Amino acid sequence: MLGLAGGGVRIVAGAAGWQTCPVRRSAAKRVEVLAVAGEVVAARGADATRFTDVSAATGVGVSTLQYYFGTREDMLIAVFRHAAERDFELVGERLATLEDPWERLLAIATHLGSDLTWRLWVESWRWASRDPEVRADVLRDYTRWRELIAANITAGDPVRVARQVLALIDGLALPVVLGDPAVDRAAAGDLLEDALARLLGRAPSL
Amino acid sequence: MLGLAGGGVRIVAGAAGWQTCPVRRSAAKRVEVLAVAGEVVAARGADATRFTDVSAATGVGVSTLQYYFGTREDMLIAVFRHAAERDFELVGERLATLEDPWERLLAIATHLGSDLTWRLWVESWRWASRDPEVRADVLRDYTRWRELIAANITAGDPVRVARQVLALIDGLALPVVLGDPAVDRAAAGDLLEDALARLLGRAPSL
Amino acid sequence: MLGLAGGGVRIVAGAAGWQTCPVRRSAAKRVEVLAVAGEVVAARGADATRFTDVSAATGVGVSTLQYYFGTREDMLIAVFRHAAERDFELVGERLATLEDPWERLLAIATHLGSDLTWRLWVESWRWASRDPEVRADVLRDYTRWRELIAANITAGDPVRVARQVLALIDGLALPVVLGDPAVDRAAAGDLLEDALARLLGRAPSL
Amino acid sequence: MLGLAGGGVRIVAGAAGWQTCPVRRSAAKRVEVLAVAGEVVAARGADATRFTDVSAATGVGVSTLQYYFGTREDMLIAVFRHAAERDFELVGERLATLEDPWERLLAIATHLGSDLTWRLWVESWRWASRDPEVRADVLRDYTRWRELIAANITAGDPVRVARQVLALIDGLALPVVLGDPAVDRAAAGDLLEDALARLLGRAPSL
DNA sequence: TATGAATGAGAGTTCATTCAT
DNA sequence: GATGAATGAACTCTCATTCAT
Repeated sequence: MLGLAGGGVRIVAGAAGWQTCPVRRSAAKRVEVLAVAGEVVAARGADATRFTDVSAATGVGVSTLQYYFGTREDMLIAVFRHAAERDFELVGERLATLEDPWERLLAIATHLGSDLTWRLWVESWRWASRDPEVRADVLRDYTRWRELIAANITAGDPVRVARQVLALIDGLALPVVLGDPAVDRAAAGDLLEDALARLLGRAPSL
Repeated sequence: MLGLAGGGVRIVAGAAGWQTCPVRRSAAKRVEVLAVAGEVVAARGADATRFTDVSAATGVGVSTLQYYFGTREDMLIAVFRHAAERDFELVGERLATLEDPWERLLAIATHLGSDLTWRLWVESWRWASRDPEVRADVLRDYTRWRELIAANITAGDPVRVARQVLALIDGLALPVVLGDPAVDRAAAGDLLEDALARLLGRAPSL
Repeated sequence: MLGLAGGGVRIVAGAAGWQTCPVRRSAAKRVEVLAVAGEVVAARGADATRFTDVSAATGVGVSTLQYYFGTREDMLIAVFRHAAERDFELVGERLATLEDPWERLLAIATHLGSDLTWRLWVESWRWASRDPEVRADVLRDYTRWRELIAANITAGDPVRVARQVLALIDGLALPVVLGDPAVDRAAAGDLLEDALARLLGRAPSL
Repeated sequence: MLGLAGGGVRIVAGAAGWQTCPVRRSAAKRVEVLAVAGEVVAARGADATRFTDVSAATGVGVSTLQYYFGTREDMLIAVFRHAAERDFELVGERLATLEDPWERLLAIATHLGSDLTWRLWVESWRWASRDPEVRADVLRDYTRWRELIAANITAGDPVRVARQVLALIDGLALPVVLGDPAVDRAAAGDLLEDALARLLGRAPSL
């Protein structure tokens, strides 16, 4: 089931019993497809993402997508996983260049609240509501983000504040991504900064 | 509300442009259906909600659902609207019995973060991302909730804090509804209360 | 599962749970389709019979066939059942006009060994090998034919001879239907008559 | 046999006309595969036998099967031929150890009516109905079995009785293989013995 | 000689929708 | 006002086959 894990073969349930289905045979191409598919899923929503859509966006035929991923749902799960891993990687690279805790927190918030990431996160979350396997992934990732945030909190109770901060990031991203004129990206940044200062017990202007 | 009120004909967006479609045939039955359909949408997700699902859950035939609502998308939009109105009504009734601002805020948070309401809210939000009509509804509702919250904030900048509080409510509901053991409903309440106290500049224990 | 049984609704397992599926709503049309579908199954074999084939042969659209029968396999089973019932009816009508036991036996043999009936019988038999429900049908029908034959055997041990006779009918039909020049329909009739006489202990020429 | 013997190239009917296809690459492996494939065909039916089924049952990859046999239909025909030849070989070996005509006839009947042989025979017969090449094979084999039986008939008209006996064997195998409680293998043996005695004009108990 | 990667054709099935009543 | 019959469109999936190695 770990479509992203090491090579070899994967056993999937087919209509007429069990058959072997190769995995990671052309990893490069597969990853390319996953990246583009992530954009499609973010744009259309997971439920509405057809093989045809991904095929059109990637230039890879429908049959080949099925050869790569198995069923449509397997493809979507692979997209979620790939995106989640990619997010951690990208944020990790970014954090490696920053020293200041506030800047680090802001970098995390900016990434999580970006349109693509946030939309995929919501899709993952919905899928997780109906699929235990995905739910485990999502909860694990959620924990990882909280830990990453807590590691950058220098005052108060880092664990508690990290939960509040992650909730704020999530909750502020919602109107931003929806294009609410009352809470645009800049306003969300201000609101987050202000709230953070208060949660940490500092002066509002940090 | 719009879909439920007034007699005569309603103009709805159909697959092939605009068509007239009768309203208030048997408003009572229709509202019953909307309530049950809301549960179906919350459980399965809007994209995955078929006429047959709602038919099975309500005992009303598919053709009758179409007679009531028009297309499937029209039905979903009606469900969103009905649920949104219902939420305002229910919270309004609850608030009429409460005096203390914190209790009032908690009542709002409790309702918004309840499983059914939150799931439907996420579905509305996703639909709004792709449908301008629904987006207008959602943004208007979001504004109404912020105003309701601001009206119960007694210190600091009510408007700003209301935005932060609504974001917190939304962001905390996410792990709660997903069943994250790290942030269950009780923990979310504590985190919200604590954050609120700090955002209002009071002592943490309020 | 009894597609041929009385009206009402039938519960069939769908991909996303259980749904109701109407049965026997336009019995006349449905029976017409079953008759033609039987010819298609006899000609192409059950496994190779597609909805498309039956659609082309009947002029009824694929969707309508599925509306009538459910899945392809349900359709095939309905075809088997319909053909089996039809065979009993037709032979019953024929026997009502005959007095002489040998003529009656010959009428039975002629019907069972006819191209259409025999081919469908083989298809039923193969299907029965893999589907317990069909197996029950086939075994029951086999019993009924043996009883019908035994009722027309006037000497010796009717039950034992009936089994031998039915085996002979089946075994002789095989080369006949395949077009074996060594055993054509006339030769099969002679061989059957001769064998019957000996099995009954009479003179070969009866 | 044809497909297994001789080196060089074999001309087989492909989808797009005639193509050359190498033979006797690794005859041993190929024969192993044919034996296992025969079991698969007997179990699933020829139409339902996929390359993947044979691949799973043999451990030989799909591409290799195609390399061995060409198209799927070529593989099935090879299976039929191999099984037919194997049956003659096995019965020949068995008959070499028997003297008594009745025992020899019983040995033939037992082999033809065995589950595997009989199922493959039915599959061959069905295929022969639609493929002239296979029909020729089947009719030739049928003739060979009749001759073998006739050679062991010591009274009456051997040719005529052989046809009746082969029909009886075929017809009795049908309920036996299907698991009809009314005609199990032992009962079929008794019925065959009894019928044979009468057809040969001897006393029933031979 | 043998095999994995990739792909096109075709099938079953679901489902919204139209029409007649 | 309400509903069952019928159907076309779209989608997923299976599978044989081709190609390159």
